[in-house]
Amino acid sequence: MSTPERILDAFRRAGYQPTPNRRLVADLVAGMHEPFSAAGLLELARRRQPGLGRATIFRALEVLSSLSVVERLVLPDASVGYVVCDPDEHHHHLVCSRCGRGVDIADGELAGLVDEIGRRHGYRIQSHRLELFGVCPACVKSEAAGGGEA
Amino acid sequence: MSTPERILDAFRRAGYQPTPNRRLVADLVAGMHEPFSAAGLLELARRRQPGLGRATIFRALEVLSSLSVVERLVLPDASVGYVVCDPDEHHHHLVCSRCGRGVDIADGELAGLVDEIGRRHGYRIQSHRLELFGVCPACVKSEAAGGGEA
DNA sequence: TTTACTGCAAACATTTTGCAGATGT
DNA sequence: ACATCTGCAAAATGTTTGCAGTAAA
Repeated sequence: MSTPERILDAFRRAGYQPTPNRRLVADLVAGMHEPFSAAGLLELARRRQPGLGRATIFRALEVLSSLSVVERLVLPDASVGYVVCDPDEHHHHLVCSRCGRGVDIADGELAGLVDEIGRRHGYRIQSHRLELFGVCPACVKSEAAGGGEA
Repeated sequence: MSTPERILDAFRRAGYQPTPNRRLVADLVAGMHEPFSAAGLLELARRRQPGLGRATIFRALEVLSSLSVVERLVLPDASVGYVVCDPDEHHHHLVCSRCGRGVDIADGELAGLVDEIGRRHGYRIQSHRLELFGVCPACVKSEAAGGGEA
């Protein structure tokens, strides 16, 4: 999983120093279990480090994103959300549209399907992206019960 | 496919009037065979209708998008592109990363895969999105040849 | 001392909104 | 007359950049 140390290591391996700010970002990001926005992360960070700059967050997110530690995804309501993910293997995201929690989905059989689509159309496929949205088990249950949100 | 009339009809069916501007937009959009930006569409439209406003384009695109006549997709370089598509059936897009041309991909077997993922995780899946990027046959060929772009 | 990091404010690109006037019914 | 549509300019949003100061190597 994505412990803060792992994320900090990502910074290090990419040649960035493990500064207090990055430590803080790593810490917060590691604790995110649902998609978060740059603005939200900034607010959280400022609770612990009041003067922290907006740019610092964006720069950190940019680095983490290029390292696949986080992924930037466009939610169904067209807002953007960053999600933490495992940089080591190609995967996709399934996000709960009620509570926002998400799970990683292994690429699995999709790879074969993608290959075939490429073959069928003569395209040399370079990348693909699959995003799934739905209601998670917990929310399904609470809906069944009688339903207010999280 | 998406003839101008069909698009104009989409406007009509949604309760919007088939004004000259919308006619023009419908016309241009119908002729798009690769992803286009709002700005690009505006420029094209202004070639025929010099004073046409930016907002008109955005408003038209918003309507067409809500009607699934166009789809707004995020390209690998993080820019946004609108693509024309068939509003009648759920499908996905395969876009050439060299020339920009795209083809619609029927959902086909993906539906089954998505179902299974949902079942496996207990999610009630509501929607999914698959985007594919690669090099189209023509570009593959021209690369093989010796290669400058389109 | 040299390089990396940071906050700040300004710059940016993109999209949205409010409004007064034009247009169509 | 009435509602809809339009262009315009301003505002809002989300993100990036330049810069001068600070901290670290």
